[in-house]
Amino acid sequence: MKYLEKLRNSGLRPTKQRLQICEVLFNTNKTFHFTINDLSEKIKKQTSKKISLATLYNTVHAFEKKGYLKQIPINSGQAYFDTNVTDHHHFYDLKEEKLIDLKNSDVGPINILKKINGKKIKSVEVLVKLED
Amino acid sequence: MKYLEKLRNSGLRPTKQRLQICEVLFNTNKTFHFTINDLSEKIKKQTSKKISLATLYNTVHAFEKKGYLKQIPINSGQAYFDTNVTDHHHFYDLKEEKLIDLKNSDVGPINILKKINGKKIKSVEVLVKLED
DNA sequence: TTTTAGTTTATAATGATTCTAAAAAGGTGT
DNA sequence: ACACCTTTTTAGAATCATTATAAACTAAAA
Repeated sequence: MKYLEKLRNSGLRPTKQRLQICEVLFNTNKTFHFTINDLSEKIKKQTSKKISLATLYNTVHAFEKKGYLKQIPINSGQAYFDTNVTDHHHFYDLKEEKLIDLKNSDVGPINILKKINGKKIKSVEVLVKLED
Repeated sequence: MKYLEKLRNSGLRPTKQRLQICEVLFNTNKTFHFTINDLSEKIKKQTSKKISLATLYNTVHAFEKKGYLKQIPINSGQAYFDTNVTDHHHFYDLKEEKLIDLKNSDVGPINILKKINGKKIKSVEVLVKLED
């Protein structure tokens, strides 16, 4: 069990459900974007068991807090998550309603010149909206 | 009525409600960020009349489509709008849950090197998350 | 003023997310 | 294996933002 230790080390009990979710999210060489509903469907297909929505919400938020997932800032009715937690950006295709990764090197260095007193920068995210 | 013509020229009938909303949104030299609920409260205070939520949603979306408002890409349970429709960016203070404008010149030029076939760039928006 | 199409409204419906409280399961010590 | 305690899961209810509905209203045109 390759995720068992990862979970334990994070202080998260390696439950059946969490291990299954890890398989679906991380046992692939491609990263991807998903909503909670997408994840629910994916799990229904890939494994034959069902995991309750409440658990999916709990787990995704727990993984996000641990840095295993990132939420993507976008205006959509639902929350989008990314299994790619490296520093990068996104295209958003308005017509297809689809997100596309943008490597940091495809954007170039971004230098924030303004400083806010007593606050430090946690992240800098670029969203590039696309139209036809 | 300074907004009457603006609305007419946009193909929007200058109704009592829309004119009131214009007053609250645009009759100030400061731009600001708001949610539909914020706007509802502001209207209740500034004018003594109430406008139904449905109308606020309709009107804000109509104004957005006409380019009089912009929606800000952020992960929050509710939609945030900006009366500043010029090209600019945002800080998001995670603790205070508050948005702060970032002038384009405070970020410097952003050059998107990757191109997507058949799509053109509609907007480039930067969100800088702040923590203590 | 009559007509027409666009607008407002209360309310219902929807959809995503969070809450709740009870049952189940993981981990530890015996 | 067993008992104990704590965390986790779960179905279902509750909440919150947003959209849909359909009837009443109103601006503008004929």
